[in-house]
Amino acid sequence: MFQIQDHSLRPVATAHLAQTMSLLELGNLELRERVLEELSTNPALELVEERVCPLCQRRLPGPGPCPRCIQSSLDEEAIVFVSPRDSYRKPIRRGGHDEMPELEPAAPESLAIHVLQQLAAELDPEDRPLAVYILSSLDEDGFLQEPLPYLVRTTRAPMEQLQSVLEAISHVDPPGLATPGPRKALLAQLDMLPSDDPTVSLAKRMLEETFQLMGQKDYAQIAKHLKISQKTVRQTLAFIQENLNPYPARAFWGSGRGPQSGDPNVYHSPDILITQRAEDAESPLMVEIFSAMRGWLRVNPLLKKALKDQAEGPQSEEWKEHLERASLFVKCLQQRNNTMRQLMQLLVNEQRRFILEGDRHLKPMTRAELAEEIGVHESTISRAVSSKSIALPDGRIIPLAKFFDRSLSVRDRIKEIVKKETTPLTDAQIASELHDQGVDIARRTVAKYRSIEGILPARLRKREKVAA
DNA sequence: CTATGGCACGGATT
DNA sequence: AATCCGTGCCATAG
Repeated sequence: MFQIQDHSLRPVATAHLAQTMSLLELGNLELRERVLEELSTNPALELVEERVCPLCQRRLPGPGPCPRCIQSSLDEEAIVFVSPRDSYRKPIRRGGHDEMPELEPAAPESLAIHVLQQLAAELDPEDRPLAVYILSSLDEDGFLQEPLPYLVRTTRAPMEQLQSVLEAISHVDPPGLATPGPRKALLAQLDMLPSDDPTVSLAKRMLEETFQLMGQKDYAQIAKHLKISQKTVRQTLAFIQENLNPYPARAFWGSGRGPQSGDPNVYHSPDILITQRAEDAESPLMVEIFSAMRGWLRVNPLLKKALKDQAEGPQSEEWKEHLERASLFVKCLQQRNNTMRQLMQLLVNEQRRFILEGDRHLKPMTRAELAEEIGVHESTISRAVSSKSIALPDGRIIPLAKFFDRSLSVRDRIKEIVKKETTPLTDAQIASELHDQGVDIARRTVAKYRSIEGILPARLRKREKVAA
């Protein structure tokens, strides 16, 4: 009699609620684990790998929505759908492998794709497979650990060709990709900045000659070696820290800041991917919400039928429980997807300019407003938004919560003002400049934002300009 | 004396 | 209820 408590039917209603909530707040990876767990303990749950169009549910040969559906939604601002794929990041093998890793076209690494798209124009068609091979051998941080001679052997490509492809890869969007380590990655990123900038060339020298010391934060030694002041050393170091990324594959997280608790060692694969079908600014955005698994979950129809056929029997009770639980789980999953879809639809329509054109165009909005519009509790939105990341068309991966950052556009304006200034402006002057632009904030607040963005105070900026 | 950063308070948001 | 954010006041560095 006591065992019945375990799976008795009574708590179903509450369980439903509890599960819906707990699924919503999960990111892709956690959800995946959760689904796998459920799948392995519940025989009534079934994973269908059949490819169907996420919009019209018709069968398809490949992933993504079918051309017809895309065609018919072309005049919409955005096509939002839950994609029956897992997000792209797969565990990456370390260590030596002699054979070429198979190029799984069915499960594309979207980082690789992102890079290839940019490379398409400038790369010789015959170099393409080489690029693919290189991209698929990168480790989590985007480094190429295999030494060059090794690559020459496995690919049987001439050294120079290899080098030119590597060179090309390291200079497209996540800059510094496919370099052997942080030092080279940083150098590659510096290559892309104006070389006549004294800070840039100084940073280069620093990396080339005193990398070791930089790791130890031995400012005195660095200063001595390069024959510059310690202050300059600090400034250059700050510049590197603010503007460059030693781990290219970890790409842009937030504004590149955040050495705090938020475990910067994990490269988050996005939970949502936004792409644009054409370069054309008018063309609709494709918003792909990754479901945790490839394929779809459903209640096993065979088991359902079996239960109907023999309503009695020793197993029927157990089956019934399994079926209940399975259908509950599927419902929760659907609800999660549904909420995410609605959320993204609103978000994308509202913040289109932010997504395409950058931080300045973020319209301030609160979770509460969104919740109102969709008709859910605001805590629901909170949960849906937290711990999720989203990949923008330009390849940046940002936390979804950034959409609700009220000060982002102002901070961006400040960056712009400082960049354009001829003579260093004090915080008060910046504040009044902002006031002219229609943004009213206190002087003190300008200072806060400035420090968040890692911009030095006016007094110290002066030195830089003089040096320039 | 001025520009900036620290601390802390109140109000909004989660 | 807890947290985050903008701001005012004040000390301090330059």
